[in-house]
Amino acid sequence: MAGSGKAAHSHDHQHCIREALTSAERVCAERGARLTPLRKRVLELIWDSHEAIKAYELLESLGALGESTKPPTVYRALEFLLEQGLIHRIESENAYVGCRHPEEAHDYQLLICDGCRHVEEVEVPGVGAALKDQASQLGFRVHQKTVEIHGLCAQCVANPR
Amino acid sequence: MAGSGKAAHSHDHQHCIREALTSAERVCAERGARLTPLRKRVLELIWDSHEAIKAYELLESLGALGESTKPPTVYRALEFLLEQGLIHRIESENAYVGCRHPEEAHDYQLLICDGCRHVEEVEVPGVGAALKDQASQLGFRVHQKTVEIHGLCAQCVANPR
DNA sequence: CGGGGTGTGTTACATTGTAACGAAATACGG
DNA sequence: CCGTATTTCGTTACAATGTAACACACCCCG
Ligand SMILES: [Zn+2]
Ligand SMILES: [Zn+2]
Ligand SMILES: [Zn+2]
Ligand SMILES: [Zn+2]
Repeated sequence: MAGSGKAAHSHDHQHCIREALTSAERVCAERGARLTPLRKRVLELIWDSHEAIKAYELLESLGALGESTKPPTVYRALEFLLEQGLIHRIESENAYVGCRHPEEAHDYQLLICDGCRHVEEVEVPGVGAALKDQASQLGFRVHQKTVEIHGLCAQCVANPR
Repeated sequence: MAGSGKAAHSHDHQHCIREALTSAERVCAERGARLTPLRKRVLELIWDSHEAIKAYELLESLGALGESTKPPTVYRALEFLLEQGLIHRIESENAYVGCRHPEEAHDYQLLICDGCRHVEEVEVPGVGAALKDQASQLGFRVHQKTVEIHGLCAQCVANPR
C-alpha cells in the first residue's frame, strides 16, 4: 500500500465538464440569462479542474487564448457566473470554483485542501438549517452563508509532500 | 413603536473593552506571549466597537495616535493577535473583530450585519461537530473552519436606512 | 560586553479588485 | 427591416489589500 499513489480525486473529469456546461446552458436559457462566449470560456477555465482558481490566473489563461486580458473582463464574467449560481467564491482564498448543483439554490460547505487545492462541495445535513434557526432566534435575517473548511484531503494526508 | 429607535446593540461596552484587555493580558502572560504596547493598541482599536474593522482603517487610526503608519506594522500586530486567538479574521470582508472567548480554542460562527457592520460571535450547538464529522468521513483532516453569515441584524431589519 | 532572538521601522512591491467611459453587440418595438 | 434602448465588452486608470526583504533597536542571558 505504500506506493499505490494514484489520485484519490481521479474520475472522469470530462464528464464533470460536459455536465457543468450543459447545466449552465440550460439554466441560463430557462432564465433568459445570456451565457456569452466570453462567460462560457471563463466557466470552462474554472471547470478545468476541481481546484480553486484565482481571477488573475483566469486572466492569464484568457490571454493565452487571445482574449482581452484586462481585469474587468474576468471580474464581470465572474460576477455573472456568481449571480447565476454557476460558480462559488471561496472567500478565504479569493478564488473561485465551479458549483456542483447550479440547477437550484442550495446550502453548501466547501472542503478546501491546503495541500493540493482540491475543493469538495458538500451539504452536511442540518448545518444550513441550524445556522438559519440560530440567526432567526436572534432576529437576524440571513442573506448568505459562507462555510469553508480548510485542511488536508485524504490523499494529501496519506501522501504528504 | 415607530420611533423608539434605541440601539438593540446597546450595552456597557466599556465593560467589553476592559474584559477583552484583561483577558488578553492574562492569556499572553500564561503563554509567555508578549502583548507589546503596539499590539495592545491595535487590540484596543479593534475593540473600539463590535463592528468589523479593516487593516487600513487600523493603520489610519494608528497614524492619528502618532504611530508608524506603514502596512507591515498593523499586519504584524494582526498576525500576532490572530495566532493568540484574541481576534478573528472575517474572510468575506477582509476585516477583523475581537474574539469573545480568547481563553480557549472554540468553534464559532459570525453573524455579520451588512446594514451596520455589527458582528456577533455565536456557537451554534452541533455545527462545529457536524462539519468535523463530515470531514472525517471523507478522510479530510480539518485545520480551520470559517463560518460567516451575512444579512441584517434585528435592529437593521426593524429600522432599514 | 557580546550574541541571538524578537519586535519594529522602512522601502518597495505584489496581489486583488473597481470606477468610469466609450464602443460594440444585441434585443425589441414599430 | 430600421431606429432605439439595453446589455455586454474593451480600455484606462486607479483603489484596496497584503508581503518580501532588510536594517535597526531592544532585551535577555551568559
Ligand atoms: Zn471532475
Ligand atoms: Zn454549489
Ligand atoms: Zn460591547
Ligand atoms: Zn471567538
